[in-house]
Amino acid sequence: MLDKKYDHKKVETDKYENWKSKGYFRSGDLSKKPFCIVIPPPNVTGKLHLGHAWDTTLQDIMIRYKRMDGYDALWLPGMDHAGIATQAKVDKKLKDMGYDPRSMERSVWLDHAWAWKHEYAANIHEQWSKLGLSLDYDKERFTLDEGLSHAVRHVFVTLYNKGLIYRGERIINWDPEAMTALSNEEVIYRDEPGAFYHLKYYLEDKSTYLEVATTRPETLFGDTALAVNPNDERYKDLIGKKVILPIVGKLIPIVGDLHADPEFGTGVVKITPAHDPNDFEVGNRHNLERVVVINPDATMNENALKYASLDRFVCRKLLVEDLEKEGLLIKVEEMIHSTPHSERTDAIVEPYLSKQWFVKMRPLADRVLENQKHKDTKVNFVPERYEKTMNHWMEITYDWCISRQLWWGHRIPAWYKDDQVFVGYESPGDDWIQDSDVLDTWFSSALWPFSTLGWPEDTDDFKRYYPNNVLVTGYDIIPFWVNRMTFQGLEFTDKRPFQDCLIHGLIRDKEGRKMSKSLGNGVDPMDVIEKYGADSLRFFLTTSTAPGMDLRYDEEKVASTWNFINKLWNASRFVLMNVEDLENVTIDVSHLSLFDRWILNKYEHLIKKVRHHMDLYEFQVVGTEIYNFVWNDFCDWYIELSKIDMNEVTKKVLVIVLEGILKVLHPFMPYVTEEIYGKILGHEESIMISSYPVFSKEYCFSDTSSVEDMIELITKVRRVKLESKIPNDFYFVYEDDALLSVESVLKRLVKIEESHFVKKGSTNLSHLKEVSIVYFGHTVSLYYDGSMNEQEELEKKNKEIKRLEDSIKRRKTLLSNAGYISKAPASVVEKERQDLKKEEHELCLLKKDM
RNA sequence: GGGCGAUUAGCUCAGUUGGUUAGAGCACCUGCCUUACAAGCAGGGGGUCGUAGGUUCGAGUCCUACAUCGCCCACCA
Repeated sequence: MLDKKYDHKKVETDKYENWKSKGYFRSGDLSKKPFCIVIPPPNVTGKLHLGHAWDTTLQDIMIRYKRMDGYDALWLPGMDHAGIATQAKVDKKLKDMGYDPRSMERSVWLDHAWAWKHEYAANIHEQWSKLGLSLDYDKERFTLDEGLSHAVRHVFVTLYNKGLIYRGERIINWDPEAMTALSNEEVIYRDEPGAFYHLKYYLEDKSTYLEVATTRPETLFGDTALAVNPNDERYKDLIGKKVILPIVGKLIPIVGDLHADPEFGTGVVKITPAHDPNDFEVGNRHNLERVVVINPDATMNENALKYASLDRFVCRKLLVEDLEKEGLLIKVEEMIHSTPHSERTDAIVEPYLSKQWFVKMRPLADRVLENQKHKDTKVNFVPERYEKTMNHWMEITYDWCISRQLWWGHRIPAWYKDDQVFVGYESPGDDWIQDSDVLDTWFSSALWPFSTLGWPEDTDDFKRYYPNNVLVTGYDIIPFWVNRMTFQGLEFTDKRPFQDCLIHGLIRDKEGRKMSKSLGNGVDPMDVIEKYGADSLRFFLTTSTAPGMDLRYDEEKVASTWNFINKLWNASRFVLMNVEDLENVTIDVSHLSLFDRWILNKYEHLIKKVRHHMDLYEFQVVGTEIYNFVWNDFCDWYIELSKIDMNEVTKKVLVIVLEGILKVLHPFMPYVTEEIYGKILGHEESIMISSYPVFSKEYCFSDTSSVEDMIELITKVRRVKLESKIPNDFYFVYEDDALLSVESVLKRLVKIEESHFVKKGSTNLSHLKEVSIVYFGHTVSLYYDGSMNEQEELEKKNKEIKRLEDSIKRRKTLLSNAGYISKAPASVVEKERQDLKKEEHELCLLKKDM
């Protein structure tokens, strides 16, 4: 027997360990059809947040659904080493301990990093288990595993040999705090106050000067030219002449280049090829020298003369002061400008000339664009609009800087000796020196859907579970991850990495703000689980929003979900305490009562709808459907009806429907459904390995509409009772004998006293007040002893008459519309005719009564 | 500058290929401790679906323009 109240803590204790030890999470039954999802590997940097809980619960729902539905479901767990992020955390920890991480031996540092990894991986495992995720731990992977590292080397070497990976000196995004190169995706632009500094660059003969506006005066030490537009009448005669670089005093040429926009600023641009990507291109066109003036740690180097070793912003301040003293500063124009920040460290990113490894993106991206044109082999985004996000990225993408000046990651498989470069799996010899850099974290994550399955070996798992069926992630991860998995998958396996890509939004706080550490508005899923249970959290997260939309975390909704579970709990309690004597649940359809048929019919249609929307990833709809069925149909009506005649057939129906409810809810709320299911007769095994309900025509009945009519009548009577303040000892007077068949139901559900259910005319009630209720073809009346506000009753009646008349008029107009009759579906028109008929009848009875 | 999304009840959100009286949760009002559940039961009020046009027999849903908010991308000397 169940306790009186649902206790999520009690229910959620021990179940996970039991499932795990019984091996229910394991995949590999070759007799079944495979279904595979790989988890987006969380970073081993910290705790999982609500976004992870959302993302993983969505996956668990699909996996549990498919597993119950007869699939060999593999949900592959794993974690990401998360290069920069983890290295930053480990460094901070070491610094707090008093070490200088960069002066440590690399191998010693790595020992610390691995210790960190083990600690945080344990945390994540703990959180996964609290969430109830049915992950196949036998197949767990880590991005730095030997197998995955092999895949990474294989991809690097292959792309290198194809000419799709190259090493070159380019302007890259440099994070001066993490002291590493970044890709474009890892740079976040933010509008911040800045200034336009207008400087004088005097011509060689000092006859006049050119006004140059710059936001970054400190880079002038790296200027190797000024550029003007060759079509700009103001300056075109100056092309070829020289100007004196302020402060430095050296002569630099004026070049004509279309990069200079006559409409923008003064039309004159200083060219700093080593510190600006556009200037780099200009420099290439005009064979300009590249002068680096900033050190990797964002201090100025010796080219900045007396400003050498000053921080770049300190240098800027002093330099501007000096320029002003020398009369070279025209004005400082304050402005808001978009500043590049490192995604991880938030440091202001420095465009920096440096030698790095790159993936040549054009051919790889083109292949994706081509493949997305083919319906049967493309990645299907849900919602569809996110395909545009990927395709647009593929169209504009440029070469991917993949080398990182870090220690935590996959070492680049390139070795150098003098001027020679060797790229391969192993060192070519002792006198070769391996590149000290590692690869961008996303280089290994890009291989995740197949490297985790044993690729590049042609393993059984790879053959069986690839491409994955679906990948679930947030829209913010598309550029970093989804896009790269897609092009690497196509390039290396000739297939899409996954058939469907289900995209969800971001979790926000109740006010709609992004959850962040700085705002302190983050919510720890473990706290929510403590307070409401994982089942409540899971149901809330996955049924509160439509696919692709953001989700506001609202504790009240989690609480409301808890109430729903408590309702389910109590309904189950009711069923269980009534069916203890039941021996089996086999039923003879011919013995079913009208109400049994009604609920079974509703139940079957629920199953049909639920499966349909599960398959479309519309969990919000599934949640609403189940919620309404459980609370309204099953609890409010069927259970109440069952109390009137609790016979053996009804008991069986209660069990059948409850069991079905538990099964369709199980993917959403695994714990409580397991708890209740285990108490139902004959269930010794877990609900996890039971079979998902299948729509069956056997329990579909077309003759149950009279139950809906009865419900309508009962509701009307209840309303009138309340509105007219009718006392409990009223008489219920009927005209039509058909109501005798539901006498006991009416007596109980509208609380009619035993002898007060009477046929019209059989009892003299003329001393009492009367209120009549019209429904379908009949009139029923309530007689009662009490004061009645005649005026009020009349108004009510007139209001009802008015409502009916308006509605009838509307329907008549509609039905006399030829266009409507000929074009609307027949069933819609028929429904309209029926409703009209019903209303006309009711109106007639109402008027007759007056 | 380009693209995307949102705008529906007091709040947070649903609304399937257009079907004609727009739903839920929470909040609110009224009456109930009815033997599964008072974190409950029974009933109720509340929305001209951002604005203006258009297509259609019919528009919350499709088209055009605009407004407000938000996101992504690009540019930013």
